[in-house]
Amino acid sequence: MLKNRVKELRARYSYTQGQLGEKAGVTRQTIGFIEKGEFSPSITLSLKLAHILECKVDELFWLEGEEWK
Amino acid sequence: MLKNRVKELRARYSYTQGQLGEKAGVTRQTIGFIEKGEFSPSITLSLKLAHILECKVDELFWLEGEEWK
DNA sequence: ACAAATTGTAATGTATAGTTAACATTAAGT
DNA sequence: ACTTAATGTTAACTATACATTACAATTTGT
Repeated sequence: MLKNRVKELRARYSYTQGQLGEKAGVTRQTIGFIEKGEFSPSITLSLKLAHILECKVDELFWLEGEEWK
Repeated sequence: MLKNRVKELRARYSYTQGQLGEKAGVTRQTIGFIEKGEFSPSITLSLKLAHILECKVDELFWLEGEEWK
């Protein structure tokens, strides 16, 4: 189960979904889907988001639960 | 430009592509493609690989060049 | 209360991640 | 030299990330 802190960190910078998407090169809907956990972005997009939000990928995304181990 | 250290870390554990793929729940070809940089895996798969190879995602994958910033 | 900005959500389309199978090539062991 | 395990590579297929458009719902400012 993939979890993330995108919405929380985005709020810290007062970025709208549209602004964050623009910086990362994706649409606002893509940011919305990620925040809702509706899909698992590529590592490339994840690295860009972590860079923009000034954190490590591991702090932005993590797996929860035991099934995946 | 996405770069990675999968092949190097896989060698450290003496895993074959097949063994690493099995642990991560993907095929050996998928591991082969990732090592060659032929595609950008999902964050979910990246997190699994980092867990198996006992490192941070940021140490396993990174972006090189200036274009993406 | 009103208007504007932001976000939620759904449909449809495209690009690409990832699978499977098959065969060629290389490396390692005997 | 021979055999086997591991890897490289290609093609065809499926699943899903992400784009685009449109409109509804919610939030925010005045």
